[in-house]
Amino acid sequence: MNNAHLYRGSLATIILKLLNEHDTMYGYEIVQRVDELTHGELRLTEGALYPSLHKMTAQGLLEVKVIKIGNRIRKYYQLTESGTKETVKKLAELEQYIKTMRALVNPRFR
Amino acid sequence: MNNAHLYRGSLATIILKLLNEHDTMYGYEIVQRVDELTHGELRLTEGALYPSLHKMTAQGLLEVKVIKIGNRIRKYYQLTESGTKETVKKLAELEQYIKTMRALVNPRFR
DNA sequence: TATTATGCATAATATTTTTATGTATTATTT
DNA sequence: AAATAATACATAAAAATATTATGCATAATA
Repeated sequence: MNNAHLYRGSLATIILKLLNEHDTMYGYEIVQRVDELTHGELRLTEGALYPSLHKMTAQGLLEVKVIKIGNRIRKYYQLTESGTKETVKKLAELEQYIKTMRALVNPRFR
Repeated sequence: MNNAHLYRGSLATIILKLLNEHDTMYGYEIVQRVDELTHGELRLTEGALYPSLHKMTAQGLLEVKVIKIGNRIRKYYQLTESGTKETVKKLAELEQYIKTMRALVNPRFR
């Protein structure tokens, strides 16, 4: 993973979209899912994930439900209404970014 | 420009590719060119551009030629051999990034 | 029983970028 | 002629984000 730098700024988009698809997910699950979906291309680190989840929760984009599995806890995250809107917005922004980068980088797209 | 966060990490790729196309360019010209090509979508700030140019020069990716236009100077940047290789690499990384993001974000691409 | 996997979390550091300035020359508008 | 805008470089403070390195604890597996 030498192109990690490009993923800077994409983390929230990824998390929101996954939650949008899966209804509820917990942190560890998100890490695993990203690893699967990208075939190891993108290694989502906990040091990035958890602060991001906390931030989006504080912003009202996510809701948390704490569940006990035996003696171990899981924190299930779910999109709020506002979070769903933000997801749509972020996906549109990603599309725009890709278009713009193509225009910059690929003369065919000009 | 509300999706600025996505461009984090893309700056070097953009600069290298533009230099790859135009042979030589100076800083101010790069700002203008990006503005034109993206129809104002991406506003490249000098505070980001100049340090990045200096860094890549220090890394041996770019060469500078200082030219006087009247009493005003221009610093023309040009890819070195190593810079050309790096450009190819960075463009491949961008393509990979886009593929990966599509896989994450667009179930159609799985 | 030792190791790996699960599951949370934070703190120090590094990197990159934005925002805010700063200096100076040349061109254009009032 | 004077004021403003455009050209052209640059850096410094602050903000944002992510990596790396830990830490704690439980459950499963070798």
